Amino acid sequence: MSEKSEGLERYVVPGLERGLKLLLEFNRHNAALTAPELAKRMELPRTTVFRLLATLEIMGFVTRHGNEYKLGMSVLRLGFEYLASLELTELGQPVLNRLSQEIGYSCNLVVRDERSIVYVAKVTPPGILASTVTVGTRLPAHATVLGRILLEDLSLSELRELYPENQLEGYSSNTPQTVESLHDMVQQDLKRGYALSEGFYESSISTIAAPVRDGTGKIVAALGATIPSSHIDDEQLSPMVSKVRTSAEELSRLLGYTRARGY
Amino acid sequence: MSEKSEGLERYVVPGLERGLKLLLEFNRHNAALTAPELAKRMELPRTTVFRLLATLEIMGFVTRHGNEYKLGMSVLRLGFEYLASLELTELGQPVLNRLSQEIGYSCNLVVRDERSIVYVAKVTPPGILASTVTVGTRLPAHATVLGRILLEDLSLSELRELYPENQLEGYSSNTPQTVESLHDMVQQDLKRGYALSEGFYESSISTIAAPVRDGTGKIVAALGATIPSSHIDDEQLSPMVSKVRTSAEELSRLLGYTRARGY
DNA sequence: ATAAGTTGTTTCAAATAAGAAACGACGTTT
DNA sequence: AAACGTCGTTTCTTATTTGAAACAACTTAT
Repeated sequence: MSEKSEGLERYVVPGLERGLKLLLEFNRHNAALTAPELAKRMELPRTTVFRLLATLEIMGFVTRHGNEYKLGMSVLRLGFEYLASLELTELGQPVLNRLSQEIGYSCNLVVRDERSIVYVAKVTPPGILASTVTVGTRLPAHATVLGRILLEDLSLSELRELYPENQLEGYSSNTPQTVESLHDMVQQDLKRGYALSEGFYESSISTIAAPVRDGTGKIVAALGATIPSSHIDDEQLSPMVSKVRTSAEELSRLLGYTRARGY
Repeated sequence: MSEKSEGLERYVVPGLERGLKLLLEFNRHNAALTAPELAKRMELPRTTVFRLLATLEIMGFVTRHGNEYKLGMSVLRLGFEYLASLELTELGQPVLNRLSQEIGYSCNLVVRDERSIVYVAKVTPPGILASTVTVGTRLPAHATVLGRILLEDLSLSELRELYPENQLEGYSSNTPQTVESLHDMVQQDLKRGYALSEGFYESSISTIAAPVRDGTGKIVAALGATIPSSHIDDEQLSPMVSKVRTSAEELSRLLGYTRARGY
């Protein structure tokens, strides 16, 4: 992904790159920003920011309230057309629905974007208190069970490339401290065929997750069930794990994956 | 909105404008596009499209598969940060949850973007078969009950500006044919304080909708309940209408609206 | 098989956008 | 009240980006 882009940098359109970076400055905690604030953050001349904002305002990607700017409605167009065009979400939704109904817990489908996992589909059965996670939510891949599933395809050196730092950011006592221990965990999950955690990212939530593969055999998503308790009874666990795995395999088949028979 | 932008056009950054328009070329039915295809659609030199795509690819807004381009995961960042930063969705979610639980049907919150309504929040109670509408879905404002609510603030001349054509696009036999008849319907809804339809956009679905106002008194959203049948019993209707209206008023109050007392 | 048409990429001169400087308005500080 | 700083906007020249032209690889048509 980074090698492919090499050489292309000679062709970047600065106006576009800056405009998009400007849009990305907005987030939950910076819902409204002023022009000078943006100029400082981006280390760009005021004039340039002024012009970028003018362009974005005309196109509806930002709206102006006094001298504050907020994200505009047009940004929604992009994200949702993306999701709608993902066959993964289309095919995954019914699978999630059925799984959720069978086990009675929330089920999610997540993909990986660099070091983050991104929720692309989610089903919450009635009665279950909806978690704060919604479609589009991002969480750190190395600190979540779903993320570990999505890292199974990476070799240790690829993993090192993705996490060049020595010490991984910790989120709980279970978070792996180093790339090596992360790799070990991931490889164990891979052998087992699923991942299980009791209070890995959030201590009061347990997750069962399994990989979803496409026609090329590559892991393209992780399918997971979220159980709102810190421990799962052994009696319940085993059938739930097999249901999650079956659902993930079913979705993989829908995506053209024909499971390896060579063992 | 269009007057405010006047004069700003002198400051547009072409690279940014074109890049964003390129991203908007992608949609449900054009999930994958090639460079020459994009050049033809946008009437731009091949070279320029090549450079825009290079920029977008490096930034993760498009991904390349062979010589086809698809939307990349980065576009999700924008849309969801937008939703997350909207106080409307934050405040609206619990209101929708309660309303949905009370009446037992799906409830939605929609905003208007020019001639479209956009779903920004949605709650489906368990057991109800989830409709195809999801957050981010767009429907034509003039042909939906929720849309009519969102047009209540517009005068006839503003409505004409938004719909310059003589004949409005029809979606069912109930769709207003002209701007005048649309205005009439909208004004009636306004007087009534809510809008009701049985099979307006989709014939097997009925909708009850009411306006949500912010601190300035402007209509910023429409709150609606979706009933999956073509007709609603009169006995059920009246309490349901008042519950929807109450919820919309509650959300309006949360947004700082103090209802007019002057009559 | 050959020619004509596509397409991805590169180069380079000419048109254009970017940023420094400046203006006017506003707010703050001394 | 005066001086200073900040901000939104405008102007203008320089530096940059753009798009025509060209190249190479490839596909399609004859």
